[in-house]
Amino acid sequence: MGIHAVFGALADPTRLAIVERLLRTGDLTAGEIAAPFEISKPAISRHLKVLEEAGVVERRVERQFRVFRARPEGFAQMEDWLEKSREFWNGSFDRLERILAQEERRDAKDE
Amino acid sequence: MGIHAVFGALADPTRLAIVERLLRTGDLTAGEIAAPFEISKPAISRHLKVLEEAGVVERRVERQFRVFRARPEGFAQMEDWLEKSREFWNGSFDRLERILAQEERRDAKDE
DNA sequence: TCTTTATTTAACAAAAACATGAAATAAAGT
DNA sequence: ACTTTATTTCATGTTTTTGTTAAATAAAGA
Repeated sequence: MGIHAVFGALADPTRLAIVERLLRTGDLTAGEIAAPFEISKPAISRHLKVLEEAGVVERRVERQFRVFRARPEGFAQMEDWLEKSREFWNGSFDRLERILAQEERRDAKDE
Repeated sequence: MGIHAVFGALADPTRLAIVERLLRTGDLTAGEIAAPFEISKPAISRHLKVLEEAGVVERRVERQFRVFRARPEGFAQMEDWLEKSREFWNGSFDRLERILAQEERRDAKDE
């Protein structure tokens, strides 16, 4: 689904709070998730769908409940992206390319 | 500004691509950033503003150009959030709370 | 089977996000 | 001063997101 879907899922404060609670508390039913919020249950249901589609949480049916939990794979995607990004800060990549790109631009305009 | 603003900034595919390019290439002017995209310059300008407000990039004025670069502090926020989350997967926290919460729920409904 | 409990889907309104073209701003070059 | 180059702000339209209430679905209990 792509990393930007994961970011999109966590961009909403309500969804972020849901995920943080699932991380702390483990499995929770849709009803339990909805309870602390002021917004309606259908609204929460939609948020859960967005989180599920992004791969951040997973849903299973247990009796008459839908039980949700945070999903490691969704977080792994983010970890990977962040690690790839971190390489650039740490300099464990070919820095030459960056420097050349900057010089090139500067030369073109400066002379 | 909050972590969900960072997620929101990276949720848009255009913005994500801009950030990834800035990480690879280093400093780029607004015009250079806009060039590879099909969308208009005003649109890119807005995206850059969103990224800046989220703390993911920083802008400086250099001659007649606005030069942008990725900003480590913005990424640090995400690293922190992700590390906090990772604790729950790794189990280096008091797991008792989670188990109790689940048992409690199960007892209440199961009997 | 009728009701209750749990949750989702549907229909729709309001707000936010994203795009565009035109005009404004600002520094640099002539 | 006037023009060019670089970029942003403005006014505006479209699409997406987020929320609401009402109805649909589905399993469990009486």
